[in-house]
Amino acid sequence: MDGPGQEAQGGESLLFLTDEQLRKGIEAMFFAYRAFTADPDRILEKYEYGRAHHRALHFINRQPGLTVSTLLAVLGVTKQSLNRVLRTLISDGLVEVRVGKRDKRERNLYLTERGKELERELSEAQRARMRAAYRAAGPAAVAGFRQVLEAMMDPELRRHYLALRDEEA
Amino acid sequence: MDGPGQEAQGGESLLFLTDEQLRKGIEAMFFAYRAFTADPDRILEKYEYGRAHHRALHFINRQPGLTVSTLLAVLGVTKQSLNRVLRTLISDGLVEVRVGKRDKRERNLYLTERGKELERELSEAQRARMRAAYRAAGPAAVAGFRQVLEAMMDPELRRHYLALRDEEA
DNA sequence: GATTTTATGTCAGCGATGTTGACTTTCCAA
DNA sequence: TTGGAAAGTCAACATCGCTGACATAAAATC
Repeated sequence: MDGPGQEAQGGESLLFLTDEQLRKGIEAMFFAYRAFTADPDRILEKYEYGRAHHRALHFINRQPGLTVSTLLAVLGVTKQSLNRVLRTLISDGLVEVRVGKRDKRERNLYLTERGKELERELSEAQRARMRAAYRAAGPAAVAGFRQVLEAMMDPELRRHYLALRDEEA
Repeated sequence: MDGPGQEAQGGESLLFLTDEQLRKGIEAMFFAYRAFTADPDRILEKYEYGRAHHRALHFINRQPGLTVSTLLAVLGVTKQSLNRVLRTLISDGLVEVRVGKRDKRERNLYLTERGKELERELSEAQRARMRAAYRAAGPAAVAGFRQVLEAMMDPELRRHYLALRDEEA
């Protein structure tokens, strides 16, 4: 049922590091990521937004009050690129900007009610797919899934990922 | 070592389907995918190619002789979009086109030696990261990783994914 | 044999999202 | 008070998706 795997450490089963296995993993990432973004993309079209808007909404929702520069670091895009997106979200009333308390140069970002609504709609679609996949694969598989993805991240990105993780605890 | 998981079916451990868990999965996909494409992207820059070229090279390499329409289906883009990419790859001598044997309307695509070289360079970078992640996570995690990704795919994309899988066996 | 369908290629134009570079304003901190 | 950090903006550009329209060749069907 499980194929090879249990005897991991043994040294014998390094079969999972085959070029073929690695290529399968690469393709799995490609196809899965396409599916992963497909549902929100369909919703975004209705509102004339794009994937970049979704990402901004997601992280502002996750970390209300985060600064522009933090968001820049998390998203890994340039200030100019983010600003285009942020400007439309703000003027459409989905994102609210407040001047920083300690440091008045900083801008803290928050979702408005409307922003939260859209975020919920988008992420619910994405979560539905995730939930189905998780349920189909089971908890052990899910743990492995997360382990591999984490190991794949650049250390700096992993820091951001883990930061989000900890805040909720 | 394994956290919760073994008692999967029991009903108790549905904790892995929490909204929080799902959001973590979503973020893991986002950050990991960024890392996943970063290495090839750096290489592609040198040659003035983009991610789209990489994808075409990858699948032509995987299935030498595949037709344009198959490649279209696999990549999930429009003819016009693919053609732009394919045209440069052909005129740069990385891809070779042969008229179909049975059906002369079809064009079968192959990598030239130079095409294979670039494909190798790109995929080696990607495989190196994958290998490191696989090694760090271990075979059981890798199996779970693949299971979840497969479950996440759209059925039609999964067909393409599985087709590639079988050909090598 | 004439017609329709399929596979491919191409032109033109558009939109989203990334980039670099240059410059401004505001404000903290040394 | 001066230097640098945080943010915003303008301009220009590249990649890579898209739609729509049209052309050609070959297969398939009537």
